[in-house]
Parts: sequence; structure tokens; C-alpha cells
Amino acid sequence: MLKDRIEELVKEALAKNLEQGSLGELAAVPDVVPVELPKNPEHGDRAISIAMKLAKEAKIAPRAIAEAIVDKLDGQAFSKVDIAGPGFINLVIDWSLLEDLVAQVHSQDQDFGKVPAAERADQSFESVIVEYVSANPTGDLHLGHGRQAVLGSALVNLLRSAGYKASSEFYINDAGVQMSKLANSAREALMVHRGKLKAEKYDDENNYPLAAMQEIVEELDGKVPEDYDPEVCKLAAKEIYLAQQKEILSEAKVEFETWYSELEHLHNGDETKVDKICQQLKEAGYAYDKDGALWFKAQEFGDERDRVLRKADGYYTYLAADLAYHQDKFARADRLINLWGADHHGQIPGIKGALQALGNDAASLEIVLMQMVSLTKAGVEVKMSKRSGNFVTVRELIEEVGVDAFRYFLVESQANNRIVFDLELAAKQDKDNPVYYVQYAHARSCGVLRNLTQEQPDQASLAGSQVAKALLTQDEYQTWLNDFKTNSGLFAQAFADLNKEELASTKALILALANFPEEIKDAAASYSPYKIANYIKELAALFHQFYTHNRVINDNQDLMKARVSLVAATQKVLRNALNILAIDAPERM
RNA sequence: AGGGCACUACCUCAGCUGGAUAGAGGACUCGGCUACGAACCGAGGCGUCGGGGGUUCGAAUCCCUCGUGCCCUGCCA
Repeated sequence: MLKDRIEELVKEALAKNLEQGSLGELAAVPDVVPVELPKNPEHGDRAISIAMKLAKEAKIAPRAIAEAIVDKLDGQAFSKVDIAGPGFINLVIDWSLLEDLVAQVHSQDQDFGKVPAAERADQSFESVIVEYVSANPTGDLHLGHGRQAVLGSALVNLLRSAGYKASSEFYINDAGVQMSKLANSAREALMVHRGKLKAEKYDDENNYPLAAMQEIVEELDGKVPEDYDPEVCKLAAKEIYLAQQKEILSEAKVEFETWYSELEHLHNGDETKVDKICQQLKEAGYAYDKDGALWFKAQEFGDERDRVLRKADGYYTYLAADLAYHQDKFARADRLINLWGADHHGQIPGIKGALQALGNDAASLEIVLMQMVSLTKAGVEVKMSKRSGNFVTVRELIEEVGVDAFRYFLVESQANNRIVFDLELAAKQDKDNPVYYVQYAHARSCGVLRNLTQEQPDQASLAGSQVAKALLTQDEYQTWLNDFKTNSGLFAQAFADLNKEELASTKALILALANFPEEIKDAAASYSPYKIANYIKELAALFHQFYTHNRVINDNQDLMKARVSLVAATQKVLRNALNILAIDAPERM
């Protein structure tokens, strides 16, 4: 990786200076030497600011330190090294190194960007379970679930790319009071449907709205016999809703390895897992009885109050079941990540504290909080309310804007920020929609590559263009692709006479391509798939600029070959990056 | 009252492990296809980085404080 390579070179230079005692009172080479991207391209391709940071400890002027570093720096990788301002070291990277970087893209192809497990950033854990969505099986998935679904699925892909063993899990909340509510709602709705109960008699107070139940009542009709056994009603309704949720998630390109049923895994058996957990807490002195309920001493772990584990009516709380669930997950993975709605932040001390009381490291549970999503249409906020039935479901949204725009809009913002989802913008099938900007970059790169081996351009608008016959046979093209996997000195030759715009756009593109593995590491470290979305946008912009300034298909064979190498590399990186977000990378649009 | 999150251009947002002149897209004005896809590129204006203080060679970034907005403070899930 480019950054690592430069960092190593600078560290070597520092070490040599240290041996010679030319760094004053500096005791050791720093662990990290940041490699920065200068905002102003005239400052070079990369910059090092370590001299200023070391000046204080070394008690030497920053510029003197910079000079010492440059003096001992192995300059092979750089065509120019400058010291500027207070002590910045500006580096211009040599074509040979740049060609190496592009060759890596070609040789690793689908794997380019992936971090090997041995090199993953955090060695303290390897297996991760990401739990997200985890909706009750009592209705449709709405927009908030949609954000979790998109972010969670992208995060799992991201973690895998970053060298972790990640799996995704959906916790089916199918035990407890809301399920009795579902059972009764299903039973009465079915009775109304069969004419056994007047609609006015439907218990609107305690049940889910009859209107909502109507949507599954047909299907219930085929599953529940005339005796209306509550258990049968409950399971039938649950199965229907669960199947619906699975279907729409799959449409949204969200797949779960594990669907974990609370009822099945935690509450079955002579002594259930939840019983055991509560017993364990009690024996360890972290739980006590009061007012007929069982309480966890959450205050001892920094919570603002103690929390109930088992209610006076004998039912366990959500917390108790969740603890058992998390214990179960800890047996299967060494790091847990939960995606929660930000409105649940108050529960974090409780669950972390209890898990700690049970002997876990609380830091092994990461909770990513996500702010709300609100909808606007033409600048006007669309009010969402569950009661009026006017809330937007994932299904409706995907139907309206398409799955790619749906995913893109929900993944491009960081979890901390509230999202304002502009329905009108997302539904636009034109250039205003940012998702098309990035997809177009990919389609455009594919188009250029197609034209190399194709006799006629595939668009009518190109009929009069100069590309009238194939420039390369398939075999020749394959040979080129193979050549791209090694550094043959092509770049130095082909790019020797570029003008200013050509040079700047070419180098910027190569450096951005080379940075992809670093972007993955970075995004994974903060559980931030949105950073990949930003990267894709930047890469797309750089490619469009490159395309505008550099004619790929031209008479100079070497130049054409070198540029084709870049176009093909860009196509691969865009595809790999879009794959992480599970957004389509179309070859044509 | 206590807690969480946010506040950067007219709008939507990047930038936050401190670095050189604070960026992108949209909107607005203007320019670029009888050359590989104009779903693109370029030029222009747009800012007390919510206010104030501190830390230091250097702060949008770290610390303190105040303000504003959203959310939470159940023996619901």
C-alpha cells in the first residue's frame, strides 16, 4: 500500500539519523508517521509533516529535521522531494511506483482493496456478529428499519473486506407481550373476516389497527382453523410477517446468515437461558428482589438507575432476554456490533453493565446509534405517523425510487446525522441524482473498453465517430490485460510528454485508485460505510476529469495502452467499491 | 432537571487520530460535443466552520462554557 510504503521509507530515514545522533534529543522513531494528502496539488502528491511534530522533543528547528530526513530518504520512489513552509516534506511520486500501484489493481482484480486477515487493523478481534433491523414480526418494515438494513448489510461487507469474519444476524423478537397482542389481533381480525365478529367489536384499544391486519387476513384464513387457538393465530401471523420482511429485505439486497428466534432459542427447555442468566446475576450479587420484581444493579455500572429483569407479573423484560441473547452471541464471536435507533441510547449503560457483570468485556460490544430518517417531497416534510397508517414502508420506497437509489441515499450519510430523504430527488432518473453520477462513471469506463474490441459503437449517437473498426482483437486485448499486471516501464514512457491537465488528472486518478485499501481500513475502523460512498463519488469525479482531459483511444499505441490500463483499473475499483455497498455497477445505462 | 446527537456556503452534506489558501453536489450566471457515452467537464460568486474562552508553532478538528434544534429519561419492546 502506498501510504505504508512511504511511512516505512520515512521511518528508515529517521532511524538512520537517530543512529548518527543528528536528531538532537529525540529518543525514538515515532510509531506513526502520518502521510498526508496536500490540498494544493502544487505541493506534490503526498506530504509529511512529522518534522514539526518532532521539533519540540528534539529541540531542533523543524526545517533542520526535515532536511535530515530528506538527506537520508531513499529517493527511488520519488521523482522530486521538497521542503516547504515551516517544515513540510513534499513528495512527488515516480511513474515507476505509480505503475506498480496500478499493476496491483489488475493482478488482484476482484480482491483489490481487500485487507488480508493477518493485516487487519484491529488484531484484538476477528469474528464479528453484526445485529441489525431486529424488528418485531408484527408488521411492515418502515424507513428507520430501512436505514439499519442498508447500513448493516454494507457494514458486514465492509468488515469482510477489511479482514474480519463478519456475519449478519436478525433477532426475531417473537416472545413476550407484543406477541400476545399480535395473537389477539390476528384472532379477532380473522373473526371479522369470517363474519364471526362485527368490525365495531374489534378491540382497537389493545390490538394492532384492524386496517393493518387486513393485509394479512386473507393469508391467515388459509392457516387458522375455526377453533381460533391463540397459539396457532400467533404463529401463523408471525410466519406471514416474517416472510414478508425476509422478502422485502432480500429485494433491498440485505441478506442475513442467521435469523435468531427469541422464543425458540431463549425460552425453550426445562430451564431457559433467560432463567439461567438471571440466576447467575443474582448469585453474583448483581440482582435483587424488590416489589415483586427482579432488578439488576445497573447503577453500580454507571447507569442512572437500576433496571428490571423480571417483572412482578413473572414475564421477563426485553433486557433480560437480550442479555441471554448477547451471552449466546459472545459464545460465537469475539466482537459484537449492534445497530440501534438513537432513541435507544439510554439502554446502553444497562446492557453493557449487565454483560460486564456476567464476566464479559463491555468494550467487546459496540453499539452504533443511528439518527432518524425524515422524508421530504419538493422541500416539504412528509409527516410520518404509525397511528394514521401514514408511515412510509421500505417496500413503498423501493418501488418509488428503485433499490440502488434507496441504498445509496441511506448509506451516504454517517449514522450520527439525521437523514432528510428527498423523495423527488431520489426518484429522478437523471443527472441530478447522485447515484447515477457514480454508476455512469462505471458504465462509461465499460463503454471505452468495449469500443476497443468492437467494430461498431453500440450507440446511434456515435455513428459518425471515428471508431469505425475494432482497434484490437479479443486476443490482443487479453494480452494487454495480462501485461497490466506487471510494471513494464510503460507509464514512464507513455506519460513522458503530458501537458499540465493531462498530468494532473492522470496522477490524481492513479493515487485515488491506489488508496482504496486504505479507505476500506479507515471506513471499517469506525464502522462507517458512508466513507466508501464518499470515496466512490470522489473516484467517479476523478475518472470523469481524466476522461475529459485524456483521450484514451488515439494513434499513439503506448499512450493508448497506458490509458486503457487506467480505465480498466478504474472500472475494477468502482465495481469493487460499489459491491461493498451492494449497489449495482451497470455496464450500460 | 439530567443525558445522547447535531450545528460548516442559499439548500443537502464532506472535512474532525490538530497542518499549508475550509471543500463537493444542488441552485444561480456563463462556456465546452461533425473526436472514445454531454447521465460529463470547465469558469464565476457564495463562509464570523452556532457564540465565547482555553491548550500551541498551528484549531472547523482537542478541552471548558453558553445558545439553538431533535431524541431519551417505563415493571414497553
